Amino acid sequence: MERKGVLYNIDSSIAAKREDEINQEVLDLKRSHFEAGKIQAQDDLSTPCDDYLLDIEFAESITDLDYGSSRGLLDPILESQISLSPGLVVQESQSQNAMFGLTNSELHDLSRDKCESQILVEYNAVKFPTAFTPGDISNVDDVAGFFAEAASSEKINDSVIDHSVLTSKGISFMSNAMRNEGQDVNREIFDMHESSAISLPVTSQAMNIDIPLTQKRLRKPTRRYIDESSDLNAKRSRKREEVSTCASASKDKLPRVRCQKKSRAEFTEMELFPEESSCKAIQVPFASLVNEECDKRHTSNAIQVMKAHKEVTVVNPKDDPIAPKKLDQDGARRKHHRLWTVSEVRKLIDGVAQYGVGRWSHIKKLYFSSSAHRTPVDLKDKWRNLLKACYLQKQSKITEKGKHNLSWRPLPKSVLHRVSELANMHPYPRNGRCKSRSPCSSSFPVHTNRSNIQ
DNA sequence: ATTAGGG
DNA sequence: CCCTAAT
Repeated sequence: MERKGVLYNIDSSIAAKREDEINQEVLDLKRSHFEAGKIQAQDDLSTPCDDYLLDIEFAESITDLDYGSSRGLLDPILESQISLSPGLVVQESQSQNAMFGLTNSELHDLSRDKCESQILVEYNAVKFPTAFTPGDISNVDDVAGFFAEAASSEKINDSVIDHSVLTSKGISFMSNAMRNEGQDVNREIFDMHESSAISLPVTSQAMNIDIPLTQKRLRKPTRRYIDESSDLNAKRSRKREEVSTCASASKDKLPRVRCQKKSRAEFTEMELFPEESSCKAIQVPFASLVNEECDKRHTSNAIQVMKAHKEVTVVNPKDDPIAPKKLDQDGARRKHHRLWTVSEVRKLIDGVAQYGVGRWSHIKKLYFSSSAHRTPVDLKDKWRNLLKACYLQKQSKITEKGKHNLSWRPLPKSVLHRVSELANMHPYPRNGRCKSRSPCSSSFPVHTNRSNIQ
């Protein structure tokens, strides 16, 4: 059987995007493609990246190279070496057309904006859940340094770097079309390597990668597996996410030690220094705070573009992230303002329905595990805003002047209804009755609320 | 570490 | 969203 994969070279100027975000996007794409009839595999619409590959960004020259039927996936390390030789990049994909129906150009579109870049080398996050999740190398800038660091810290032995390849030129990712073959694959690979089926110009240029090629690498469980397997992991990964989310991370790590008036930027720098001491090439960044934002924005746009063609029949067009507003010139101060999509709101509502108001952390874990942004605090804030919106809606109803000067217009009534129902059910903790939101819940028709709440 | 609340 | 106080 033909075993191919595609190895994408990525320019060093780019970096990874958050794993979860990517997964989410891929998932969305997958769904959209399924809905559009472009793919049949409905079975696994819940898994973003298992059987296909996704690249962060396509390199200019992607050369396909068939390694023959008996070849397995290339060993990551091997790949890295291969990739070092310009123009020689790996494989084609046997997997049902990587990404299920996504054409290369689509992939390209998707990913092009996906990674504008980023900073902060978090080398202890060099994990690549089996099915390729680039985001784990959050914010890699100096790839070489990154890789070297990872290698020297023995992480590789741990197989944390699975299907990823970091080259001096960038990062490459590869599909895992034959994950099931587990170790055998690796062996094949090594065999291949030893027989020097390919001469490897190991230009370990920028990096001093000294990795025992004969070492066995274990496969890392899929992201989904990890998620399902335990809450512990979830917790840990969440922590990691937060760390890599830059801005919020710095806050967490340096709780209240800092001087009161530090600007966020200074902050981040402070935060990063420690790492710099141990990691050779860290680039930090003034831009760090914005990049992720831009990042997301572009991605959203890209996704939207991709969805565009099927949008005609789309179930709920509003589910698409509304294009965020222009970036604040003020510069990188705040997290980018990501507008809440209706689906997100629904998820939040579901969460509240299930856990009740106040269990933001739980809700986040269960319903927003795939969206790295949206911290529990965000959820809380959003809920508060929903209640407010609810209240305002009622007000506007009363005035009945048809004034749609409301900024929250896009919220469907059904959503607001559910909010009010829930608000009624789970009165906001503490001062439940004194604030402005109470009126909303109390005066709204709440007859059928039982149905929504289990 | 999480939450509630104020800004 | 951010920040902080209070758990």
